[in-house]
Amino acid sequence: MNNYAEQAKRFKAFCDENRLKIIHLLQDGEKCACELIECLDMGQSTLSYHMKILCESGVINSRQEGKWTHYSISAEGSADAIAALQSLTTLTEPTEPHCASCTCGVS
Amino acid sequence: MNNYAEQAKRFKAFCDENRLKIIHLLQDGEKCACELIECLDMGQSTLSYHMKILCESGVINSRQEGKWTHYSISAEGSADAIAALQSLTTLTEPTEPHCASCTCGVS
DNA sequence: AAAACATATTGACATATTTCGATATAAGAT
DNA sequence: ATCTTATATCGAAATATGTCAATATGTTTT
Repeated sequence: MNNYAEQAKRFKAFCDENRLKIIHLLQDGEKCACELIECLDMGQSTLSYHMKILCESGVINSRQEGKWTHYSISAEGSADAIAALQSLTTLTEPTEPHCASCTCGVS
Repeated sequence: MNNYAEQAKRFKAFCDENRLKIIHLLQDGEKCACELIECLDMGQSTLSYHMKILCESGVINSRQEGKWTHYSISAEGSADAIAALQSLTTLTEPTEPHCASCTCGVS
């Protein structure tokens, strides 16, 4: 997986309506899956699917405690995502073309 | 479209590998579609499809000049996206449950 | 006006994502 | 040990997304 694909994976957390709802619910603090499911209009397996994507993106942390899985917003993962977004949308001084075979970038 | 769906649309810009490449190419500054296409491994209509999604997300601006469409990173749209990400991932003091019919949030 | 060019749109198809119900796993309760 | 509870995983189905080729639209050039 190249760098773009990795970055895309990180932002997958934010491009689905249900995952945004989940993140929003977690802004109150750590919650277990059974608490989340009560606030969401989806089945248990669907929530589990979304939590997997959220955890893989690095934005959400999970913590096992007995039979419960507790989820929370990862300060580090969030900071990384924000930093990535910032660096991606900041203009750079062009010094080299992005690809060798074309005239983009520096003329 | 509810607020979550709108937010999701904004972040759609960043969750596809090719769109990340396009944004990265535009970090050098404004480019027209024909310049972008030279650096990307996709057909013209596919690029047009991605540019539409990018423009709709607010992160990319387009400017028509004769037969060319020039694309550039929108400082405002980018700042909005970063602000949205920041607010979404910041913990809040819980004062009210997120939904009336469940016990999430405040006990 | 016709030709050439740049980009957008359309329709068809391939692939990926999301969802659900069923089942598996694993921990605590009886 | 068996039952209940919490979550994960699997397989199938529904939906959404991404891609291409063809065509449409609009602009400049001849």
